[in-house]
Amino acid sequence: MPSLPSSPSHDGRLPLYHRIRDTLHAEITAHKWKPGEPLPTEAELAKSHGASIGTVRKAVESLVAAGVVERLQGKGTFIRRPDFQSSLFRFFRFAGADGAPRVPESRILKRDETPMPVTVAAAMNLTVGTRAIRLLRLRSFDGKPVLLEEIFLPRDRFKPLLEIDPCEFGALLYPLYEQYCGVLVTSARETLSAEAASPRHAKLLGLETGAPVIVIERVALALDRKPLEWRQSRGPADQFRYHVEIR
Amino acid sequence: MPSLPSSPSHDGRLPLYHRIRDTLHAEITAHKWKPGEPLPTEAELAKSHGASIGTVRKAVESLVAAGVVERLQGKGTFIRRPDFQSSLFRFFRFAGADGAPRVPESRILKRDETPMPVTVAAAMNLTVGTRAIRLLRLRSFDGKPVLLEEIFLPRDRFKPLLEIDPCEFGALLYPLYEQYCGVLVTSARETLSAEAASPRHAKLLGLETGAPVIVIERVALALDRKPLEWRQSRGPADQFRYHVEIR
DNA sequence: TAGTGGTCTAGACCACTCC
DNA sequence: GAGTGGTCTAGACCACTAA
Repeated sequence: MPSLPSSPSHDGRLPLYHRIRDTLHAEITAHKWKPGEPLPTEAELAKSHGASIGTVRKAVESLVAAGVVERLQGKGTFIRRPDFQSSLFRFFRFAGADGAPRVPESRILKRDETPMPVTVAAAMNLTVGTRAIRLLRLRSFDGKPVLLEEIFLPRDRFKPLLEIDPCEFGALLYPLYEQYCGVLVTSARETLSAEAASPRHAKLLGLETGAPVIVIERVALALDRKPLEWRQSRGPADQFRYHVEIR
Repeated sequence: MPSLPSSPSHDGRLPLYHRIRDTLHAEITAHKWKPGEPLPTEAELAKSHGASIGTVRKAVESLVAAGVVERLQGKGTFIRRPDFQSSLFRFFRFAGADGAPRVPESRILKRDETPMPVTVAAAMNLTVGTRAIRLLRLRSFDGKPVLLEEIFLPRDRFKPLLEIDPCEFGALLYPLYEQYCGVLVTSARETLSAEAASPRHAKLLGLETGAPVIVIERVALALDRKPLEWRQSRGPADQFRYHVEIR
Protein backbone atom coordinates (compact mmCIF):
# COMPACT_ATOMS: atom_id res chain seq x y z
CA MET A 1 0.00 0.00 0.00
CA PRO A 2 1.32 3.46 -0.78
CA SER A 3 1.91 5.35 2.43
CA LEU A 4 2.97 8.85 3.40
CA PRO A 5 2.44 10.57 0.06
CA SER A 6 5.17 13.14 0.04
CA SER A 7 3.96 15.27 -2.85
CA PRO A 8 0.98 17.04 -1.31
CA SER A 9 0.20 19.18 -4.34
CA HIS A 10 -0.68 16.16 -6.46
CA ASP A 11 -3.78 14.23 -7.18
CA GLY A 12 -3.64 11.20 -4.92
CA ARG A 13 -4.95 9.01 -7.69
CA LEU A 14 -1.76 9.36 -9.67
CA PRO A 15 0.58 6.39 -9.28
CA LEU A 16 3.09 6.85 -6.52
CA TYR A 17 6.11 6.54 -8.81
CA HIS A 18 4.58 9.22 -10.98
CA ARG A 19 4.23 11.61 -8.04
CA ILE A 20 7.75 10.87 -6.88
CA ARG A 21 9.05 11.60 -10.35
CA ASP A 22 7.21 14.91 -10.48
CA THR A 23 8.47 15.89 -7.04
CA LEU A 24 12.05 15.09 -7.98
CA HIS A 25 11.73 16.90 -11.27
CA ALA A 26 10.38 20.00 -9.51
CA GLU A 27 13.23 19.90 -7.01
CA ILE A 28 15.79 19.57 -9.78
CA THR A 29 14.21 22.44 -11.67
CA ALA A 30 14.38 24.51 -8.50
CA HIS A 31 18.12 23.74 -8.33
CA LYS A 32 17.97 21.76 -5.12
CA TRP A 33 20.99 19.98 -6.62
CA LYS A 34 23.42 21.46 -9.13
CA PRO A 35 24.33 19.81 -12.42
CA GLY A 36 26.88 17.08 -11.75
CA GLU A 37 25.78 16.60 -8.16
CA PRO A 38 24.39 13.26 -7.03
CA LEU A 39 20.81 12.67 -6.02
CA PRO A 40 20.22 10.94 -2.70
CA THR A 41 20.66 7.18 -2.97
CA GLU A 42 17.73 4.99 -3.87
CA ALA A 43 17.48 3.79 -0.28
CA GLU A 44 17.32 7.36 1.02
CA LEU A 45 14.74 8.41 -1.55
CA ALA A 46 12.66 5.35 -0.73
CA LYS A 47 12.72 6.25 2.94
CA SER A 48 12.03 9.95 2.45
CA HIS A 49 9.16 9.31 0.04
CA GLY A 50 7.71 6.45 2.03
CA ALA A 51 7.98 4.08 -0.90
CA SER A 52 9.88 0.93 -1.69
CA ILE A 53 13.12 0.99 -3.60
CA GLY A 54 11.47 -0.53 -6.65
CA THR A 55 8.99 2.31 -6.84
CA VAL A 56 11.66 4.98 -6.45
CA ARG A 57 13.66 3.20 -9.11
CA LYS A 58 10.77 3.42 -11.52
CA ALA A 59 10.48 7.15 -10.88
CA VAL A 60 14.20 7.69 -11.40
CA GLU A 61 14.13 5.59 -14.57
CA SER A 62 11.63 7.95 -16.14
CA LEU A 63 13.88 10.90 -15.27
CA VAL A 64 16.72 9.10 -16.99
CA ALA A 65 14.51 8.61 -20.04
CA ALA A 66 13.68 12.32 -19.97
CA GLY A 67 17.39 13.09 -19.98
CA VAL A 68 17.28 14.91 -16.65
CA VAL A 69 19.53 12.62 -14.64
CA GLU A 70 22.13 9.98 -15.34
CA ARG A 71 22.79 6.77 -13.43
CA LEU A 72 26.24 5.31 -13.01
CA GLN A 73 26.47 1.89 -11.52
CA GLY A 74 28.48 1.81 -8.33
CA LYS A 75 28.62 5.61 -8.17
CA GLY A 76 25.18 7.10 -7.96
CA THR A 77 22.53 9.07 -9.80
CA PHE A 78 23.59 12.48 -11.03
CA ILE A 79 21.95 15.62 -12.31
CA ARG A 80 22.87 15.71 -15.97
CA ARG A 81 25.15 18.50 -16.98
CA PRO A 82 23.56 19.50 -20.24
CA ASP A 83 26.00 19.16 -23.10
CA PHE A 84 23.45 20.83 -25.29
CA GLN A 85 25.50 21.91 -28.26
CA SER A 86 22.85 23.22 -30.63
CA SER A 87 21.76 21.07 -33.52
CA LEU A 88 24.47 22.07 -35.96
CA PHE A 89 26.04 18.67 -36.12
CA ARG A 90 22.71 16.94 -36.32
CA PHE A 91 21.69 18.86 -39.41
CA PHE A 92 24.82 20.03 -41.15
CA ARG A 93 27.97 18.20 -42.14
CA PHE A 94 30.42 20.50 -40.42
CA ALA A 95 33.38 18.26 -39.84
CA GLY A 96 37.12 18.69 -40.09
CA ALA A 97 39.42 16.61 -42.26
CA ASP A 98 39.54 13.91 -39.58
CA GLY A 99 35.75 13.75 -39.36
CA ALA A 100 35.66 15.35 -35.92
CA PRO A 101 32.99 18.03 -35.47
CA ARG A 102 34.19 21.56 -36.02
CA VAL A 103 32.59 24.62 -34.49
CA PRO A 104 32.37 27.44 -37.00
CA GLU A 105 33.71 30.89 -36.18
CA SER A 106 31.12 33.46 -35.33
CA ARG A 107 30.73 37.15 -36.08
CA ILE A 108 27.98 39.40 -34.76
CA LEU A 109 26.91 41.58 -37.68
CA LYS A 110 24.41 43.58 -35.70
CA ARG A 111 22.97 43.95 -32.22
CA ASP A 112 19.99 46.14 -31.44
CA GLU A 113 16.83 46.50 -29.39
CA THR A 114 13.38 46.08 -30.89
CA PRO A 115 9.96 44.94 -29.81
CA MET A 116 9.48 41.18 -30.26
CA PRO A 117 7.95 40.53 -33.66
CA VAL A 118 4.49 38.99 -33.43
CA THR A 119 5.50 35.57 -34.73
CA VAL A 120 8.48 35.37 -32.40
CA ALA A 121 6.42 36.41 -29.38
CA ALA A 122 3.85 33.76 -30.25
CA ALA A 123 6.49 31.04 -30.59
CA MET A 124 7.96 32.02 -27.20
CA ASN A 125 4.65 32.44 -25.40
CA LEU A 126 5.36 36.06 -24.66
CA THR A 127 3.00 39.01 -24.90
CA VAL A 128 3.32 40.95 -28.10
CA GLY A 129 5.47 44.03 -27.68
CA THR A 130 7.87 42.55 -25.15
CA ARG A 131 11.19 44.25 -25.61
CA ALA A 132 13.85 42.20 -27.27
CA ILE A 133 17.53 42.08 -28.04
CA ARG A 134 18.12 41.14 -31.64
CA LEU A 135 21.35 39.63 -32.90
CA LEU A 136 22.38 39.04 -36.47
CA ARG A 137 25.18 36.54 -36.59
CA LEU A 138 27.25 35.01 -39.35
CA ARG A 139 29.08 31.76 -38.83
CA SER A 140 31.83 30.57 -41.10
CA PHE A 141 34.77 28.26 -41.68
CA ASP A 142 38.01 29.94 -42.69
CA GLY A 143 36.07 32.99 -43.76
CA LYS A 144 33.58 31.00 -45.84
CA PRO A 145 30.06 31.68 -44.55
CA VAL A 146 27.99 28.64 -43.67
CA LEU A 147 25.21 29.85 -41.43
CA LEU A 148 23.29 33.08 -41.03
CA GLU A 149 21.38 33.51 -37.78
CA GLU A 150 18.83 35.95 -36.50
CA ILE A 151 18.29 35.71 -32.76
CA PHE A 152 15.70 37.27 -30.44
CA LEU A 153 16.11 37.34 -26.67
CA PRO A 154 13.79 38.86 -24.07
CA ARG A 155 15.59 42.04 -23.10
CA ASP A 156 14.95 41.96 -19.37
CA ARG A 157 16.50 38.58 -18.87
CA PHE A 158 19.45 39.17 -21.18
CA LYS A 159 20.28 42.81 -20.39
CA PRO A 160 23.93 42.07 -19.50
CA LEU A 161 24.54 41.13 -23.14
CA LEU A 162 24.00 44.76 -24.11
CA GLU A 163 27.04 45.78 -22.13
CA ILE A 164 29.57 43.42 -23.67
CA ASP A 165 31.45 44.17 -26.87
CA PRO A 166 29.91 41.83 -29.45
CA CYS A 167 33.40 41.09 -30.75
CA GLU A 168 34.01 39.19 -27.54
CA PHE A 169 30.96 36.96 -27.83
CA GLY A 170 32.99 33.96 -28.96
CA ALA A 171 31.96 30.98 -31.03
CA LEU A 172 29.12 29.78 -28.81
CA LEU A 173 26.33 31.81 -27.29
CA TYR A 174 24.88 29.45 -24.73
CA PRO A 175 27.93 29.50 -22.43
CA LEU A 176 27.68 33.29 -22.65
CA TYR A 177 24.03 33.22 -21.62
CA GLU A 178 24.97 31.08 -18.64
CA GLN A 179 27.94 33.17 -17.59
CA TYR A 180 26.40 36.63 -17.92
CA CYS A 181 22.69 36.02 -17.50
CA GLY A 182 22.60 32.90 -15.31
CA VAL A 183 20.40 31.22 -17.85
CA LEU A 184 20.86 27.60 -18.93
CA VAL A 185 19.63 26.19 -22.21
CA THR A 186 18.88 22.48 -21.86
CA SER A 187 16.66 21.63 -24.78
CA ALA A 188 15.04 23.06 -27.87
CA ARG A 189 12.21 22.67 -30.31
CA GLU A 190 13.15 23.05 -33.93
CA THR A 191 11.30 23.27 -37.19
CA LEU A 192 13.05 22.60 -40.45
CA SER A 193 12.01 24.03 -43.74
CA ALA A 194 13.63 25.08 -46.98
CA GLU A 195 13.40 28.02 -49.34
CA ALA A 196 15.10 29.75 -52.21
CA ALA A 197 17.71 32.22 -51.01
CA SER A 198 16.57 35.85 -51.00
CA PRO A 199 19.02 38.32 -52.54
CA ARG A 200 20.00 39.56 -49.09
CA HIS A 201 20.52 36.11 -47.58
CA ALA A 202 22.31 34.92 -50.70
CA LYS A 203 24.73 37.80 -50.53
CA LEU A 204 25.56 37.25 -46.86
CA LEU A 205 25.98 33.50 -47.36
CA GLY A 206 27.93 33.84 -50.59
CA LEU A 207 25.33 32.03 -52.69
CA GLU A 208 23.42 32.72 -55.86
CA THR A 209 20.01 34.29 -55.35
CA GLY A 210 17.44 31.48 -55.49
CA ALA A 211 19.85 28.77 -54.38
CA PRO A 212 18.22 26.27 -52.02
CA VAL A 213 18.62 27.15 -48.37
CA ILE A 214 17.68 25.20 -45.25
CA VAL A 215 15.90 27.16 -42.54
CA ILE A 216 16.01 25.99 -38.94
CA GLU A 217 13.71 27.80 -36.55
CA ARG A 218 14.55 27.08 -32.96
CA VAL A 219 13.01 27.88 -29.60
CA ALA A 220 15.60 27.14 -26.91
CA LEU A 221 14.24 26.08 -23.53
CA ALA A 222 15.35 26.12 -19.91
CA LEU A 223 15.11 23.02 -17.74
CA ASP A 224 11.61 24.09 -16.69
CA ARG A 225 10.79 24.28 -20.40
CA LYS A 226 10.32 28.06 -20.40
CA PRO A 227 11.37 29.58 -23.74
CA LEU A 228 14.62 31.50 -23.51
CA GLU A 229 15.68 32.27 -27.05
CA TRP A 230 14.20 32.32 -30.54
CA ARG A 231 16.54 31.73 -33.40
CA GLN A 232 16.31 31.30 -37.13
CA SER A 233 19.32 29.86 -38.95
CA ARG A 234 19.88 29.61 -42.66
CA GLY A 235 22.50 27.50 -44.35
CA PRO A 236 23.24 26.26 -47.86
CA ALA A 237 21.22 23.14 -48.64
CA ASP A 238 24.19 21.26 -50.07
CA GLN A 239 25.77 21.15 -46.62
CA PHE A 240 22.61 19.77 -45.14
CA ARG A 241 21.88 16.16 -44.29
CA TYR A 242 19.59 14.70 -41.68
CA HIS A 243 18.97 11.17 -40.67
CA VAL A 244 15.81 9.75 -39.07
CA GLU A 245 14.57 6.35 -38.09
CA ILE A 246 10.81 5.90 -38.32
CA ARG A 247 8.35 3.11 -37.70
CA MET B 1 18.52 -16.59 -8.82
CA PRO B 2 17.91 -16.87 -12.55
CA SER B 3 16.86 -20.39 -13.42
CA LEU B 4 16.04 -22.37 -16.54
CA PRO B 5 17.52 -19.98 -19.09
CA SER B 6 15.21 -20.43 -22.05
CA SER B 7 17.32 -18.74 -24.68
CA PRO B 8 20.09 -21.24 -25.18
CA SER B 9 21.80 -19.33 -27.97
CA HIS B 10 22.62 -16.44 -25.66
CA ASP B 11 25.49 -15.53 -23.45
CA GLY B 12 24.46 -16.60 -19.98
CA ARG B 13 25.91 -13.43 -18.54
CA LEU B 14 23.26 -11.30 -20.18
CA PRO B 15 20.51 -10.24 -17.78
CA LEU B 16 17.58 -12.61 -17.78
CA TYR B 17 15.07 -9.96 -18.87
CA HIS B 18 17.37 -9.16 -21.76
CA ARG B 19 17.45 -12.79 -22.89
CA ILE B 20 13.69 -13.09 -22.54
CA ARG B 21 13.24 -9.98 -24.63
CA ASP B 22 15.50 -11.32 -27.37
CA THR B 23 13.72 -14.66 -27.37
CA LEU B 24 10.33 -13.01 -27.67
CA HIS B 25 11.55 -10.69 -30.37
CA ALA B 26 12.92 -13.62 -32.35
CA GLU B 27 9.64 -15.50 -31.99
CA ILE B 28 7.68 -12.46 -33.13
CA THR B 29 10.00 -11.99 -36.10
CA ALA B 30 9.47 -15.65 -36.97
CA HIS B 31 5.71 -15.00 -36.96
CA LYS B 32 4.93 -17.25 -34.03
CA TRP B 33 2.05 -14.81 -33.49
CA LYS B 34 0.43 -12.70 -36.19
CA PRO B 35 -0.02 -8.93 -35.95
CA GLY B 36 -3.02 -8.20 -33.74
CA GLU B 37 -2.76 -11.47 -31.87
CA PRO B 38 -2.08 -11.48 -28.15
CA LEU B 39 1.13 -12.68 -26.55
CA PRO B 40 0.76 -15.20 -23.73
CA THR B 41 -0.15 -13.52 -20.44
CA GLU B 42 2.58 -12.31 -18.13
CA ALA B 43 1.92 -15.23 -15.79
CA GLU B 44 2.31 -17.74 -18.60
CA LEU B 45 5.48 -16.12 -19.91
CA ALA B 46 6.90 -16.07 -16.40
CA LYS B 47 6.25 -19.76 -16.03
CA SER B 48 7.52 -20.76 -19.47
CA HIS B 49 10.69 -18.71 -19.09
CA GLY B 50 11.28 -19.71 -15.51
CA ALA B 51 11.31 -16.11 -14.36
CA SER B 52 9.19 -13.98 -12.08
CA ILE B 53 6.44 -11.78 -13.42
CA GLY B 54 8.45 -8.64 -12.70
CA THR B 55 11.30 -9.86 -14.89
CA VAL B 56 9.00 -10.81 -17.74
CA ARG B 57 7.35 -7.43 -17.39
CA LYS B 58 10.68 -5.70 -17.83
CA ALA B 59 11.34 -7.69 -20.99
CA VAL B 60 7.92 -6.87 -22.42
CA GLU B 61 8.34 -3.21 -21.53
CA SER B 62 11.40 -2.98 -23.72
CA LEU B 63 9.45 -4.53 -26.59
CA VAL B 64 6.81 -1.87 -26.09
CA ALA B 65 9.50 0.79 -26.21
CA ALA B 66 10.79 -0.73 -29.44
CA GLY B 67 7.29 -0.51 -30.88
CA VAL B 68 6.98 -4.24 -31.43
CA VAL B 69 4.08 -4.94 -29.09
CA GLU B 70 1.34 -2.96 -27.43
CA ARG B 71 -0.13 -3.45 -23.97
CA LEU B 72 -3.77 -2.81 -23.18
CA GLN B 73 -4.76 -2.90 -19.57
CA GLY B 74 -7.36 -5.54 -18.86
CA LYS B 75 -7.00 -7.03 -22.33
CA GLY B 76 -3.51 -8.27 -22.95
CA THR B 77 -0.30 -7.66 -24.83
CA PHE B 78 -0.61 -7.63 -28.60
CA ILE B 79 1.68 -7.84 -31.57
CA ARG B 80 1.56 -4.38 -33.06
CA ARG B 81 -0.12 -4.19 -36.40
CA PRO B 82 2.21 -1.79 -38.14
CA ASP B 83 0.35 1.31 -39.24
CA PHE B 84 3.49 2.35 -40.99
CA GLN B 85 2.24 4.98 -43.39
CA SER B 86 5.49 6.25 -44.87
CA SER B 87 6.82 9.56 -43.71
CA LEU B 88 4.75 11.77 -45.95
CA PHE B 89 2.84 13.34 -43.14
CA ARG B 90 5.88 13.71 -41.00
CA PHE B 91 7.71 15.72 -43.60
CA PHE B 92 5.16 17.32 -45.84
CA ARG B 93 2.06 19.31 -45.09
CA PHE B 94 -0.36 17.23 -47.08
CA ALA B 95 -3.67 17.90 -45.40
CA GLY B 96 -7.19 18.49 -46.59
CA ALA B 97 -9.24 21.58 -45.84
CA ASP B 98 -10.25 20.10 -42.48
CA GLY B 99 -6.64 19.43 -41.54
CA ALA B 100 -7.03 15.66 -41.87
CA PRO B 101 -4.17 13.93 -43.66
CA ARG B 102 -4.75 13.30 -47.34
CA VAL B 103 -3.09 10.57 -49.34
CA PRO B 104 -2.01 11.81 -52.74
CA GLU B 105 -3.01 9.98 -55.90
CA SER B 106 -0.32 7.92 -57.51
CA ARG B 107 0.69 7.20 -61.06
CA ILE B 108 3.41 4.79 -62.17
CA LEU B 109 5.30 6.53 -64.95
CA LYS B 110 7.60 3.64 -65.66
CA ARG B 111 8.35 0.09 -64.54
CA ASP B 112 11.39 -1.82 -65.72
CA GLU B 113 14.09 -4.27 -64.74
CA THR B 114 17.70 -3.20 -64.19
CA PRO B 115 20.67 -4.24 -62.14
CA MET B 116 20.73 -2.51 -58.74
CA PRO B 117 22.80 0.65 -58.98
CA VAL B 118 25.91 0.54 -56.84
CA THR B 119 24.73 3.14 -54.33
CA VAL B 120 21.37 1.45 -53.91
CA ALA B 121 22.90 -1.99 -53.46
CA ALA B 122 25.22 -0.56 -50.83
CA ALA B 123 22.36 1.10 -48.94
CA MET B 124 20.42 -2.16 -48.96
CA ASN B 125 23.34 -4.43 -48.12
CA LEU B 126 22.96 -6.36 -51.35
CA THR B 127 25.69 -7.53 -53.67
CA VAL B 128 26.25 -5.25 -56.61
CA GLY B 129 24.50 -6.47 -59.72
CA THR B 130 21.46 -7.93 -57.94
CA ARG B 131 18.55 -7.69 -60.34
CA ALA B 132 16.02 -5.04 -59.50
CA ILE B 133 12.58 -3.80 -60.34
CA ARG B 134 12.60 -0.04 -60.80
CA LEU B 135 9.50 2.09 -60.48
CA LEU B 136 9.13 5.74 -61.34
CA ARG B 137 6.10 7.14 -59.62
CA LEU B 138 4.43 10.53 -59.53
CA ARG B 139 2.11 11.48 -56.71
CA SER B 140 -0.26 14.38 -56.92
CA PHE B 141 -3.32 16.15 -55.54
CA ASP B 142 -6.05 16.89 -58.05
CA GLY B 143 -3.57 16.51 -60.85
CA LYS B 144 -1.01 18.82 -59.24
CA PRO B 145 2.27 16.90 -58.76
CA VAL B 146 3.71 16.94 -55.25
CA LEU B 147 6.15 14.07 -55.08
CA LEU B 148 8.34 12.25 -57.55
CA GLU B 149 9.63 8.85 -56.50
CA GLU B 150 12.18 6.43 -57.82
CA ILE B 151 11.95 2.99 -56.24
CA PHE B 152 14.21 -0.06 -56.37
CA LEU B 153 13.08 -3.51 -55.25
CA PRO B 154 15.02 -6.79 -55.33
CA ARG B 155 13.48 -8.60 -58.27
CA ASP B 156 13.37 -12.09 -56.79
CA ARG B 157 11.33 -11.09 -53.81
CA PHE B 158 8.99 -8.78 -55.70
CA LYS B 159 8.51 -10.73 -58.93
CA PRO B 160 4.69 -10.78 -58.66
CA LEU B 161 4.68 -7.00 -59.15
CA LEU B 162 5.87 -7.51 -62.71
CA GLU B 163 2.66 -9.32 -63.56
CA ILE B 164 0.19 -6.68 -62.42
CA ASP B 165 -0.91 -3.77 -64.54
CA PRO B 166 0.79 -0.72 -62.96
CA CYS B 167 -2.45 1.20 -63.41
CA GLU B 168 -3.90 -0.96 -60.67
CA PHE B 169 -1.17 -0.29 -58.15
CA GLY B 170 -3.34 2.12 -56.15
CA ALA B 171 -2.33 5.00 -53.92
CA LEU B 172 -0.14 3.02 -51.51
CA LEU B 173 2.54 0.50 -52.33
CA TYR B 174 3.14 -1.20 -48.99
CA PRO B 175 -0.27 -2.90 -48.86
CA LEU B 176 0.52 -4.15 -52.37
CA TYR B 177 3.86 -5.56 -51.26
CA GLU B 178 2.08 -7.38 -48.46
CA GLN B 179 -0.74 -8.72 -50.61
CA TYR B 180 1.27 -9.90 -53.59
CA CYS B 181 4.70 -10.56 -52.17
CA GLY B 182 3.98 -11.45 -48.54
CA VAL B 183 6.38 -8.76 -47.43
CA LEU B 184 5.66 -6.39 -44.56
CA VAL B 185 7.32 -3.01 -44.12
CA THR B 186 7.50 -2.08 -40.46
CA SER B 187 10.12 0.63 -40.24
CA ALA B 188 12.49 2.70 -42.29
CA ARG B 189 15.67 4.69 -42.22
CA GLU B 190 15.52 8.01 -43.98
CA THR B 191 17.98 10.68 -44.93
CA LEU B 192 16.82 14.17 -45.74
CA SER B 193 18.65 16.54 -47.99
CA ALA B 194 17.84 19.36 -50.36
CA GLU B 195 18.91 20.42 -53.80
CA ALA B 196 18.04 22.65 -56.70
CA ALA B 197 15.59 20.99 -59.08
CA SER B 198 17.18 19.50 -62.18
CA PRO B 199 15.42 20.34 -65.46
CA ARG B 200 13.93 16.84 -65.62
CA HIS B 201 12.71 16.79 -62.03
CA ALA B 202 11.41 20.33 -62.34
CA LYS B 203 9.40 19.43 -65.39
CA LEU B 204 7.81 16.40 -63.81
CA LEU B 205 7.01 18.28 -60.60
CA GLY B 206 5.78 21.39 -62.39
CA LEU B 207 8.49 23.63 -60.93
CA GLU B 208 11.05 26.02 -62.28
CA THR B 209 14.47 24.53 -62.88
CA GLY B 210 16.63 25.35 -59.86
CA ALA B 211 13.71 25.65 -57.44
CA PRO B 212 14.51 24.19 -54.00
CA VAL B 213 13.52 20.55 -53.68
CA ILE B 214 13.57 18.26 -50.66
CA VAL B 215 15.05 14.82 -51.20
CA ILE B 216 14.10 11.93 -48.93
CA GLU B 217 16.11 8.77 -49.35
CA ARG B 218 14.50 5.83 -47.64
CA VAL B 219 15.43 2.24 -46.93
CA ALA B 220 12.29 0.39 -45.84
CA LEU B 221 12.81 -2.51 -43.45
CA ALA B 222 11.02 -5.70 -42.46
CA LEU B 223 10.42 -6.59 -38.83
CA ASP B 224 13.74 -8.43 -38.78
CA ARG B 225 15.33 -5.19 -40.09
CA LYS B 226 16.26 -6.66 -43.46
CA PRO B 227 16.10 -3.99 -46.20
CA LEU B 228 13.13 -4.47 -48.52
CA GLU B 229 12.92 -1.34 -50.61
CA TRP B 230 15.05 1.63 -51.55
CA ARG B 231 13.24 4.80 -52.44
CA GLN B 232 14.14 8.37 -53.27
CA SER B 233 11.39 10.96 -53.13
CA ARG B 234 11.53 14.55 -54.27
CA GLY B 235 9.02 17.24 -53.40
CA PRO B 236 8.82 21.03 -53.57
CA ALA B 237 10.51 22.61 -50.55
CA ASP B 238 7.65 25.02 -49.88
CA GLN B 239 5.44 22.08 -48.91
CA PHE B 240 8.05 20.80 -46.53
CA ARG B 241 8.13 21.24 -42.78
CA TYR B 242 9.65 19.05 -40.11
CA HIS B 243 9.59 19.31 -36.39
CA VAL B 244 12.16 17.94 -33.93
CA GLU B 245 12.70 18.11 -30.23
CA ILE B 246 16.33 18.02 -29.13
CA ARG B 247 18.21 18.12 -25.85
C1' DT C 1 35.49 -3.13 2.49
C1' DA C 2 31.56 -0.23 2.27
C1' DG C 3 28.35 1.85 -0.65
C1' DT C 4 26.23 2.45 -5.07
C1' DG C 5 23.05 1.07 -8.73
C1' DG C 6 21.45 -3.49 -11.48
C1' DT C 7 18.86 -7.59 -11.45
C1' DC C 8 15.41 -10.62 -9.64
C1' DT C 9 11.86 -12.75 -6.71
C1' DA C 10 7.17 -14.00 -5.00
C1' DG C 11 3.93 -12.39 -3.74
C1' DA C 12 -0.18 -8.41 -2.88
C1' DC C 13 -3.92 -5.41 -4.34
C1' DC C 14 -5.93 -2.26 -7.93
C1' DA C 15 -8.12 -0.77 -12.48
C1' DC C 16 -9.87 -2.21 -16.42
C1' DT C 17 -12.32 -5.30 -19.96
C1' DC C 18 -15.38 -8.70 -21.20
C1' DC C 19 -18.88 -11.91 -20.44
C1' DG D 1 -16.90 -12.73 -11.76
C1' DA D 2 -12.84 -14.13 -14.17
C1' DG D 3 -8.89 -12.61 -16.35
C1' DT D 4 -5.83 -9.06 -17.97
C1' DG D 5 -2.15 -5.68 -17.28
C1' DG D 6 -0.70 -1.71 -13.64
C1' DT D 7 1.25 -0.62 -9.33
C1' DC D 8 3.78 -1.69 -5.24
C1' DT D 9 6.33 -4.12 -1.58
C1' DA D 10 10.35 -5.88 1.08
C1' DG D 11 13.45 -8.09 0.68
C1' DA D 12 17.82 -10.91 -1.86
C1' DC D 13 22.14 -11.19 -4.36
C1' DC D 14 25.28 -9.30 -8.02
C1' DA D 15 28.55 -5.93 -10.43
C1' DC D 16 30.84 -2.00 -10.11
C1' DT D 17 33.39 2.04 -7.82
C1' DA D 18 36.27 4.15 -4.66
C1' DA D 19 38.81 4.54 -0.44
